[in-house]
Amino acid sequence: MKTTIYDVAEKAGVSISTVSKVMNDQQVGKKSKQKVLKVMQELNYRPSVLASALTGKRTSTIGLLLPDLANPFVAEMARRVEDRAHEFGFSLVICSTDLNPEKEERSVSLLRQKSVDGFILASAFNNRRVIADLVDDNVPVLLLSESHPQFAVNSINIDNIVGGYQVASHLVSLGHTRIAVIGEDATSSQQRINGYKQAFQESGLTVHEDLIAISDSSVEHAQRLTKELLNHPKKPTAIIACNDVLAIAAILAAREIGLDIPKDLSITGFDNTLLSKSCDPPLTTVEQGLDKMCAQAVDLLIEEIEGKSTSKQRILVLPQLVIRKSTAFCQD
Amino acid sequence: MKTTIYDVAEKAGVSISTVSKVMNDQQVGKKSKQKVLKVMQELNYRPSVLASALTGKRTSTIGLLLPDLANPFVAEMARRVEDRAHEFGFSLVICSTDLNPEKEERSVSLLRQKSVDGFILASAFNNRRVIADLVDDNVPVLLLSESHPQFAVNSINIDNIVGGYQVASHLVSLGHTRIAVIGEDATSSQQRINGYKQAFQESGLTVHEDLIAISDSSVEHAQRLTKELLNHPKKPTAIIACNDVLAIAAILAAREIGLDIPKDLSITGFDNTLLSKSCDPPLTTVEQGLDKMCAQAVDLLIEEIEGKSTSKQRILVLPQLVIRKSTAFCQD
DNA sequence: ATGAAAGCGCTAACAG
DNA sequence: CTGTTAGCGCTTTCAT
Repeated sequence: MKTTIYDVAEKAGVSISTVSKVMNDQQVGKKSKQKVLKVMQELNYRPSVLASALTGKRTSTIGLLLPDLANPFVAEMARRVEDRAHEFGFSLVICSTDLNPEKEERSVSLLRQKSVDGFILASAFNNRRVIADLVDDNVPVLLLSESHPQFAVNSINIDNIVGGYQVASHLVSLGHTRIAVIGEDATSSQQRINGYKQAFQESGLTVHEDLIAISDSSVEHAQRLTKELLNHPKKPTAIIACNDVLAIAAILAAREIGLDIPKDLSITGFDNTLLSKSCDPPLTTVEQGLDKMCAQAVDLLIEEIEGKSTSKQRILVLPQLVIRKSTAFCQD
Repeated sequence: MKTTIYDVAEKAGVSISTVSKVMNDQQVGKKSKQKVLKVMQELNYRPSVLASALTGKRTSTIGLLLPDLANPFVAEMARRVEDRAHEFGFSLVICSTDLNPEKEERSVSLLRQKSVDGFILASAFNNRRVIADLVDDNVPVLLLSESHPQFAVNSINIDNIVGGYQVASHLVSLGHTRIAVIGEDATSSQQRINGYKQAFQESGLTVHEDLIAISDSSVEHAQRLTKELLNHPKKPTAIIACNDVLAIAAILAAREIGLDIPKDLSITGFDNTLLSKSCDPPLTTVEQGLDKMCAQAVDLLIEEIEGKSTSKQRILVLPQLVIRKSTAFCQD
């Protein structure tokens, strides 16, 4: 049998409430405290989080929902969130949603049954009704690298518009005018695309909507889309990918067609993952201050969970262009 | 207030035990059942997993311990484990341990307090005492891509020795005789190294222990070690990295020294991650049937959790060499 | 087929 | 400072 608070109490010759009090750092006589502590050691006692949570305490567990844990960028985020959460004694239940609204709903519902203390919706979360329910029910929620301005929830984000603007401007300054975009069905991609459009307009260039493609998250689909884009009558000389994984898919596709990068085609990524450094050629991409973002996210959420802060914040972090070898002057 | 079993019972005009019975698919009169089901809908009732677990039922949660979620290969595993677990209605609490025995212990201890139903120790887990405790206390444990033969636990693994043997043989067949190895402090690396030694012995080559380096998991350290290896008097013409991340670190380091890969130096990876396809040059590496491994792992663990199977298995999966562009004939 | 009641391990008044 | 007791929400005998 697992050892319970009763076992400890009995062996220490005190009542269970005394034991409970030493666990919760409440006023207890020195002698009793020593004794209890000692017995807890001896019995290798581990208080049940279940039982204590049932009485209204926290489970010290956060639900982390993200599109796909297998995506290296997402995994990097998860790891950083995890580290910070651990510092506060919280653990993470992680669910990949594949951007699928039903999965999103199921996961949240399941985690609520398991009484997680709060949620971090990271990178992209589509099902707004689910967010609305969470907000209605006063469940702490934080949006990380995702934004839904209609909800009054804590959120922390890079300025994707600026990021999209930065890559587009960079390409334009290299002489490119026919620039395709490949993104995902997510707010962040949408915003990056908006930044791109802004840059185009400022430079007096026309945006061609049919040079903008939206991929599901599979590498295969992205490659197919890339090939289609490259076969477009207004053959683009550059492709902006809305994340590094897409960029790499684009590189592979372009190479299959026999294109040299960056000579024949410039490609940019987004996120500055490990991938972008090690691929061939190394990617021009956009760096976000992931580390701080994730740490802040956890801090904010835990503050809300512990009721230490009642006001919500929306934090915007500015991104930074990292120029590597995948972009070059337009040869056209 | 959250709606409880009492609310449902009251509104349905039955007792809580009847409600409980319909939730657990026990014998209940048709009429009552219909009524209860309807009320549950109306009230949007979600039974508390905490409460039910407190009475001895499962939490339907698995603890997944791994060295580093930010490692793409590990993340890929996690994702596959997650998918399979979800199929059974289980969720995953994920903890990165950084191969640090104290973290390993803390994480396991924390998760036990949270009453996870079982553990998957994936990729590498060093603290044997922790495993021993788990086994002693009859907590379901499964070793995935890691082995500790001294424990009678379910495990599923690729045959690392064969994998190491395969890359080494490949390099030997290309004429290399001075082959360095860079691994991590993990069983899998150790076994891969053993395979390498075996291949050497069979070819009548001598193994030089000082050409074998063990890196902590940081990219920086791996790079430093690579440079040291390359400065060795018996300058190696090939490097076997025990995983793709290490291989990429080695590539970067070699390139800094001005070496061309694979002309001056052949490098092999291990795991066949996305990284290995997209890096420059694409890596010769070893593929494991990750998908099936992870699914089987979950199946096995859940069987044990549900007490459906009492016997333990040790499954070995055979790896497969994938030859790409990072290896070439020895020029020496 | 249904309900009353005990109990899972812990917390939180409330008394003493 | 310490112990008694009543729950938290659910499962499970055991009666009815």
